[in-house]
This record gives sequence, C-alpha cells and structure tokens, in this order.
Amino acid sequence: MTTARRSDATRAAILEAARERFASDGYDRATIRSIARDAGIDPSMVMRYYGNKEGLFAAASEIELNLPELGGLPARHVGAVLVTHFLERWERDDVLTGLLRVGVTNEAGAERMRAIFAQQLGPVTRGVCPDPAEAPRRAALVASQILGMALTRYVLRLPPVVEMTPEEIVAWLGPTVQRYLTAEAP
Amino acid sequence: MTTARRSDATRAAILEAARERFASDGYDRATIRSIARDAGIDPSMVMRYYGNKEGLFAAASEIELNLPELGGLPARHVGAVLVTHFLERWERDDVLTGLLRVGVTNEAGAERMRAIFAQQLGPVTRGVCPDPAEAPRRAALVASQILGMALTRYVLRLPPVVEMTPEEIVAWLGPTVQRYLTAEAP
DNA sequence: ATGGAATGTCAACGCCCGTTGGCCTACAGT
DNA sequence: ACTGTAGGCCAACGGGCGTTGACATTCCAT
Repeated sequence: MTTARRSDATRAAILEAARERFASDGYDRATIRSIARDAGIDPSMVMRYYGNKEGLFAAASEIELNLPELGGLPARHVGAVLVTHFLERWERDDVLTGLLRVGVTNEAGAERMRAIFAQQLGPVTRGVCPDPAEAPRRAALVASQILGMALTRYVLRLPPVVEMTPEEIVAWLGPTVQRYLTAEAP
Repeated sequence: MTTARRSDATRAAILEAARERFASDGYDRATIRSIARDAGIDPSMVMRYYGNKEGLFAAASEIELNLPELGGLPARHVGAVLVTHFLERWERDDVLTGLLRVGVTNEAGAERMRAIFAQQLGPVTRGVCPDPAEAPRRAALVASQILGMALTRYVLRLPPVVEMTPEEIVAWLGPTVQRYLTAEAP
C-alpha cells in the first residue's frame, strides 16, 4: 500500500473544489485558477498533482454508482428500485450532474459517461431481462429515461420536473424502466 | 415590411455557421472567430449584425418545433406520432442538438430550452391528457424521455442507442410517451 | 456625376486562460 | 545537527478570446 503523504489534504481539497466547479460550471468555464482559489492554494499545485486539466477531470469524475443487485427481489419491483436508487444518488452529491454537464461538451467526459453506464448499469440489467443478448440495448433505454430526468430536473430545471417529489417521480418513471427491462421486445 | 438588404446573404451565412458551431462545439468553444472563418467574413461583422456573442446565440437558436395537432387522431396513437415527429425533427438538422448542448452549460440556453418546451409542447398536451391542470407536468415527463433519447443518441452517443433504428425507438418510446400523456395519474 | 450610407477589412486593446520554471520553506531520515 | 526532498508560492510565458474603432470599398439615391 502507498503510505500517507503530507499533501493528501491538499489533493483532497483540490479534488473537492474541482468536482464542485465542474458540476456547476462545466468543463470550459471551470478554470484551474478558480478551482485553486476555492481550494485555497496556487494553480501550479493543480498541475503538480494532476498533470493538466484533463488529468484533473479524470480524477474528479471517478464515480461509483453502487447499483443494488436486482437478482434477489421480485421482478416487478426492479423499476421502482432502480429509479429510487438513481434519484438518491443524484440528490446526494453533484458529481453526477457535473459528469453530465461535462459529457455534453467534452469528448473525454462523454467517453467517461459511456464507460460508467456500460460497466455499471449493463451488468445489473443482464440478470433481469428476458434475453441476455438484449441487455445492452435495454440498459441504454433505461439510461435514456434516467438521464433525461436528470437533465430536465438538475440541469435544465424545467419547473414542472423540479416541483415533483421523489415519490411522484418514482411512481411515473418506475413502470417505464420496468418495461424497458422486462417487457417483451415490441 | 422590411426591405431586402444587400447584407442578407452575409447575415444568413453567419447564422448558418453559428448554428453548426454551436451544435458541434457548445457555447464556449464555438468562438466568434471560428464562426466568422466558416462564414468567410471578418469577426467584426458578427458584432455589427448581432451585437455580441449572446445576441448571435439568441438569433441562432430560434426554433419552431412545428408539432402536429394531436386532437384529431386516435388517442392511442399520440405517443408514437409525437416520438416520430421529434425523431424526424432531430435528424433533419442539428439546431436542436446545438440547443441541447448550449442549454447544459449556458443559462441563456437553458432558459431558451424551457421556453420552447413550455410554449410549444405544453399546448399540444393540453388537448389529450385527462386533466388539463396536469398538462404542464405531463408535458415535462414527455420532455424528460424525449430529451433523454436525444441526449444519449446525438450527444453522448451511447452505442446501443445509436444503433437502434427510428422504428425501434418509436416502438419502445411511443408507449412511454403515451402513458405520460393519457394514463391515470399513479 | 457625386455625396453619403451600407458593407467589409485590418490591427489592436485588455483580459483571462493553461502551463512552466525558479525560488523559498519546512519537514523527515540519518 | 545536517541535508535532501516534498510542499508551496510567485511571476511570467504565449496564446486565444470578445470586442472596438479607424479606415477602405461598394452601392444607390439624387
């Protein structure tokens, strides 16, 4: 294991400031200078520890969705469970919002987003959909609805979406996700 | 009426170049200089005709969704019709993709997006959903799925979504939109 | 034909960016 | 106690940006 470094606190401060700035400003407007200011250090420290701006973003956008195992629960609940989980994940911190913002304007961000959904959402769907060969497609359909909700609620802030309670969102979106996962292919 | 100006061709060239750049690069990376280069004129002409970068974006993002009237057709087809229409609209040109890109990183873009969906999608839903008072919420749910599809297909380019044919997308998303519009509130 | 407005070019401005390299400072291993 | 090294700051660089104002050209109404 790697031993603790004296600079660990600084590294963490940079990473936290970076996540917030990327989330609220997007890749271009989140400047290294502003991130350094938030972290209370010099911009050159960012370069020293993360190489360059792309490296910083790569480090700041490492994400674990921590999706639940869907295998053990009644098949007709997986939609609601999945929507609930994503909603909580999105409300807890703004890393995912940041990733969404950056994924839209930056190819590295888009690639990161593709990887996360392929590696973390894909496997979970494999166990619950009728034909495993169709798992990627069904996961992508789920992603389209989940990300659309995140986009309209946390980024574009369409008023009717913002005003809905989490319970209402689960009630509306749960059956949709459910159908994308388990229904016969149309 | 305003008479034709000698500079109309230049104005149009600027607008077309701006739409393409905003669509492919987003607001920040779409520079006035690159737009002027594409249009074959000097950057200062952009300032003369559109005031500043924000004015140029406002002019470049005027959009007519041209949504069909849903009142006249069988209630159980409105979902498929709506999805088909949006899909065609999105494939025809990249103005909507551009608006989506800009709406994510730029507050003016987000406001434009909110206005378009409120003014153009809202009224259409009013005629087909059970309780007119719920029309905005149902329109927003529809927007969440439609925009999520656009996001994953045209911006993030999730491979399984890109590979789907328009017919397959309509078959999967049509019932979802249908339910958001016409089903009983859960 | 001519004066003036419309159209367009050119060079420059001030600003902020990512990034670099040099220089102090303070700690840790010996 | 001494020294090497990691941590940190500072000043500067080259470059691209949005924007501006002075100047040249073209066209049209008179």
